[in-house]
Amino acid sequence: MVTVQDEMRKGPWTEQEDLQLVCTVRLFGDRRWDFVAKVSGLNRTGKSCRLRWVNYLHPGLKHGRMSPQEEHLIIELHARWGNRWSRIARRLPGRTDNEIKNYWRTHMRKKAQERTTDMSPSSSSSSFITYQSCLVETAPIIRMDGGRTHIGSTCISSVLKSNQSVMDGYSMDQIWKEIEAPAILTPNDKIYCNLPCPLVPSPPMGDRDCPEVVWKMDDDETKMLAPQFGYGNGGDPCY
DNA sequence: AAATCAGGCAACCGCGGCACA
DNA sequence: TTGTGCCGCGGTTGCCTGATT
Repeated sequence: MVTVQDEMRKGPWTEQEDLQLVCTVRLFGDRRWDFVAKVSGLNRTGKSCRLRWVNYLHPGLKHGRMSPQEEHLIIELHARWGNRWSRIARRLPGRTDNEIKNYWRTHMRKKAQERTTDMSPSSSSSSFITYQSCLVETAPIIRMDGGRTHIGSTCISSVLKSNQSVMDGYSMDQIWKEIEAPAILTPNDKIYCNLPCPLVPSPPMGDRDCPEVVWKMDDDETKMLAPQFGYGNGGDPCY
């Protein structure tokens, strides 16, 4: 007998899987990952789905090189909090803990080593900034601009029904468009789903039914704002 | 042009904490 | 109050790609 565990896929995600996950998250929200994993038809664990969403598919993520400001902030916050990557990430909208962690390990440690070997110990931390100033700074690509492309409910339902052929031929660009579609960027950096969801009977999710993103910008890192917006009314528009 | 090496990044794993029955 | 399941975090691994020899 083959258990569910045995069938679970691992490794790199395909574009088709990404699209399935995006559609499912937009239907059911980004909280109950076990449920999302099951409903999506992906042979992935909830954990894996969450990781993919949080680190790659999330609409508010920036993709690109760290800006000097971000680097400076990372240095500062790491000095203050150490390896509390998720905490640091909350201060850098659009950056994930994983991204910051990787960045620190590759760039900063290397530079720190270089500094200890070929620079005088009297150098202040500002030398970190001088190093990065020679990097080519590209404008951060924020994949969330309030664009209003469409994703029809037919798309979602067919995706969930057939799980595959619909997505054949989808490019990453199209997937990004799908992600961006329902996002409305408010002046407060809060992103609301404007899909009339749920389109299918709601699971017992408790807290909410719709995906939403709120990048935390204030000083209190201990609270996410999301649960404060009254989701989970069952069929209400998500705003 | 081919082989090797190093860096960067995506993904997995294990653990702790929290929520709920 | 306790047990169970899920989520989130930090650490680690492995693959891919570009640089170097």
